[in-house]
Amino acid sequence: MKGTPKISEAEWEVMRVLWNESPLTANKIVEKLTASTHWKATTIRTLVNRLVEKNVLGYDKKGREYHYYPLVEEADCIRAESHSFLRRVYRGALTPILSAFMENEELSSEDAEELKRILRKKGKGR
Amino acid sequence: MKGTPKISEAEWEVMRVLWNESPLTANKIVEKLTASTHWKATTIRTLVNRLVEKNVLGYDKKGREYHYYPLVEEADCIRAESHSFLRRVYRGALTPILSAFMENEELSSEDAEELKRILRKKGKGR
DNA sequence: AACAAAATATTACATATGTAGTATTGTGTA
DNA sequence: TACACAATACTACATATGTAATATTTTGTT
Repeated sequence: MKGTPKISEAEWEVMRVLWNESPLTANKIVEKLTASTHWKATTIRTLVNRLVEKNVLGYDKKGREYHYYPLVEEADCIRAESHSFLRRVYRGALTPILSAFMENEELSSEDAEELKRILRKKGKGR
Repeated sequence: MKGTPKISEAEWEVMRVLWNESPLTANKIVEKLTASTHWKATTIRTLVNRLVEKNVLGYDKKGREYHYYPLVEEADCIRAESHSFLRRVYRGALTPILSAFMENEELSSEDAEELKRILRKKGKGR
């Protein structure tokens, strides 16, 4: 429930794999990330260790191996990041962010549905 | 036209005042920022200098003073930040970002209008 | 011309981050 | 039991960032 610590760009990459599947041994994490990035194994271990220091990852020691798992909810981190991002870049003004996103990203049918759902929920739908 | 350089959190604060009004003398910038932050004048000067090094701010020398002005468009920086943010946190999935924002932030009438406009423009409105 | 005041320039320093290399320890096997 | 291998732990180092102090250069004023 405490505010989530700052997770750096590279660390997000690590968290993403753990949120996707956990617990994972260090080796598994390394395996997955060497496939999707250009990082060396030691680099990935460093990132994992830093995340443990930040209390964002926990682990169980099973014999010689450590099994890592997230201590924070992905949704909480996303919320925190979004909030800080909004404050930093948009100062809370939603309109420009929507414009910026829409211009560059695809708007899937699901996204469109979500937008409409939001409008309805907020009572501003029509 | 080249990609905008990374602008740090504190630096965004500085850019915001310049985008809002420019050119401004260093003193004016300091004045505005000491009012809205807790930074010392020298701190602000450092940030301004770093932004100049990054080619994000330019200046005209008028006598003893420098008059600073942005070399990059606010909209471009917002777009770049948004994109990197999306990649990092959302991996391009729009739905969760919308949910996260909507749950925490206020949805003004203008924002609602913008949403509807987007939906129409994308041909998914109704 | 000399100095004080105002500007700018240089230097400082701790923490964060990206990116790794090296050292040490635990353990299954010969 | 000793060793090789695998796993973890410790060390390294450059750049970025937050936050500022101190030094130097201009220039208006006396």
